[in-house]
Amino acid sequence: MTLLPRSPRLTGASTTDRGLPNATVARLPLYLRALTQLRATGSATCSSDQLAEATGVSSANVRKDLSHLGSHGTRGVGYDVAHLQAEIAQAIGQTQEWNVVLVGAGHLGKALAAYPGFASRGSRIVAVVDADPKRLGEQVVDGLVIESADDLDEIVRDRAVSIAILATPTHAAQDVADRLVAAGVTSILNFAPVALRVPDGVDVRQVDVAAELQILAYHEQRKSSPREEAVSG
Amino acid sequence: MTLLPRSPRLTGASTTDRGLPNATVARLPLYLRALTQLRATGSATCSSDQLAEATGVSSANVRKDLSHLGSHGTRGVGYDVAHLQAEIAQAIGQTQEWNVVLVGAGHLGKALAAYPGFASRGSRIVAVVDADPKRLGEQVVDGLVIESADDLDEIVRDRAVSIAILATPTHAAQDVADRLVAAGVTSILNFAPVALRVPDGVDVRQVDVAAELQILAYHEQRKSSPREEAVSG
DNA sequence: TCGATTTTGTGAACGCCTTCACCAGCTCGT
DNA sequence: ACGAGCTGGTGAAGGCGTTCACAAAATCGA
Ligand SMILES: NC(=O)c1ccc[n+]([C@@H]2O[C@H](COP(=O)([O-])OP(=O)(O)OC[C@H]3O[C@@H](n4cnc5c(N)ncnc54)[C@H](O)[C@@H]3O)[C@@H](O)[C@H]2O)c1
Ligand SMILES: NC(=O)c1ccc[n+]([C@@H]2O[C@H](COP(=O)([O-])OP(=O)(O)OC[C@H]3O[C@@H](n4cnc5c(N)ncnc54)[C@H](O)[C@@H]3O)[C@@H](O)[C@H]2O)c1
Repeated sequence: MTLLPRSPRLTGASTTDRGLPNATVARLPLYLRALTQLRATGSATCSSDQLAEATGVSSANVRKDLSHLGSHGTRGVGYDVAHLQAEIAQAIGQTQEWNVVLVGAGHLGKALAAYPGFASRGSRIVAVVDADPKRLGEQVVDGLVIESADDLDEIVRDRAVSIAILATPTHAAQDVADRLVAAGVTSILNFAPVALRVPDGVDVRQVDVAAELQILAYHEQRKSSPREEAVSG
Repeated sequence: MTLLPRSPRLTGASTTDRGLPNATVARLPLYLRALTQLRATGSATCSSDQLAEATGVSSANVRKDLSHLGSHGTRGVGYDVAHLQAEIAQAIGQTQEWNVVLVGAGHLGKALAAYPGFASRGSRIVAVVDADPKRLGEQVVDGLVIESADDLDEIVRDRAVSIAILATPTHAAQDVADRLVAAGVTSILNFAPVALRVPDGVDVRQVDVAAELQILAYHEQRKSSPREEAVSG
């Protein structure tokens, strides 16, 4: 499989085969977001410093990232906001909309289905499926009604879905992933805290909220005990 | 500030000052999860290969990570599951429970409040606050009632909160972060798609779900066009 | 026209992290 | 008691990614 390194996690393989460096790809959405905001404020151009400010990335890093797309800035001036926005959009495939199927309409799934932030950033949830027969037909949001998990195959095929969001309970996640892959899905955003096994060519990105808190907790612990040296005996 | 590199994002500073390498810290929660499962199955010991299998990390990487905690394995046998679990728990501060305040009880906030995965992994949401006066007093889950955002100061102080989950609309995020920091919070898990500005010593981890999908979309695009070489002219 | 100023693009250096390769130490069968 | 077979620990090497530093290029005012 091709578990994309969302953290310093797994698969060192960067700079995938003639493509952009992975680290750069992960930041392009941030630049795009910043550019959209800048454009709304009426700015025609922006400097790497401004982008750095808006994204939290260092300005040197911004320039390096953008240079991978080709040289689109003007020395002494900066980048043309609209042009750069279009450039990045094309690079990360935001010129088309990506159809997404959401599996699992529980607490988290319903929140995700209601999230307008996907549509404004290139993804569209075209189906919500759940295994619970009692929930079939329930409307989760305008235009989206819960469908049967048995119809996954058909949904994926007929609606040109290539990306899935997995929000089922942990114990069902691997089975759902297998079925998604069988149906033709080649990218999965997984919220269930398990390492999915998927074949080569299928990308998985993992969001583990509890783990994020644990990482913060580690640093909190270190803040509390500034000097551990004289401990124990 | 100290934006922790959740991705290859920001601040190269790894191996923080005598501590564990950042990349290792990010994986310890995975090992802990795997060990808990292994223990439930009755396994007394496990090999680095088993942990690799369960977490998706390479076995060499597992051994390197665990070696940073000291040598706790036995050659020819593996690691003692219970012992290693305790060891990791101590390393990442899971011997105590961390009190967390959740800010913003909207779609996402309610899902997070209902999530049992925090409690089982060392964090406890001790308060849910929202700015909407109409929602005050509403019970989001057993034992948690929505409180006023005006009481943040008091809540953070009285309940020994050091970690916050930020789930407000984007436009309110920076203001909320400022108030959290002023109240004494030193770690923030931010779901709003903005780069927060916080002072030094405050850690921020960012979860940007839409960006995750955009990253997947980038790779999808590349899958569709295997050879871009003969394009355009 | 020229010089001061701004800001990009980029080679080089540096550091972190992963992987490799292999030795050391443990168990178990004989 | 010993050799075969596992399995962890760990130095070395290599790969990515970030930061540094500066030349190149554009604008602007005088
Ligand atoms: N709730 C959160 O805030 C949160 C946070 C982080 C991670 N997660 C993870 O996200 C996942 C979902 O969490 P949740 O709180 O929404 O759980 P939930 O129990 O509220 O919802 C799960 C939904 O999945 C459906 N489901 C079960 N098996 C299915 C199958 N085989 N196919 C399709 N649908 C199926 C159930 O009917 C249910 O509606 C879990 O793995 C959880 O660990 C949740
Ligand atoms: N819904 C999702 O699945 C999802 C996914 C990814 C990211 N996000 C992000 O998470 C955040 C919350 O999303 P949501 O869908 O829950 O939004 P929402 O509008 O449903 O909920 C936001 C809540 O925050 C409260 N709020 C507003 N200002 C506040 C303040 N100053 N202090 C305290 N509370 C305040 C509101 O009253 C509301 O209850 C947003 O930034 C969104 O971009 C949401």
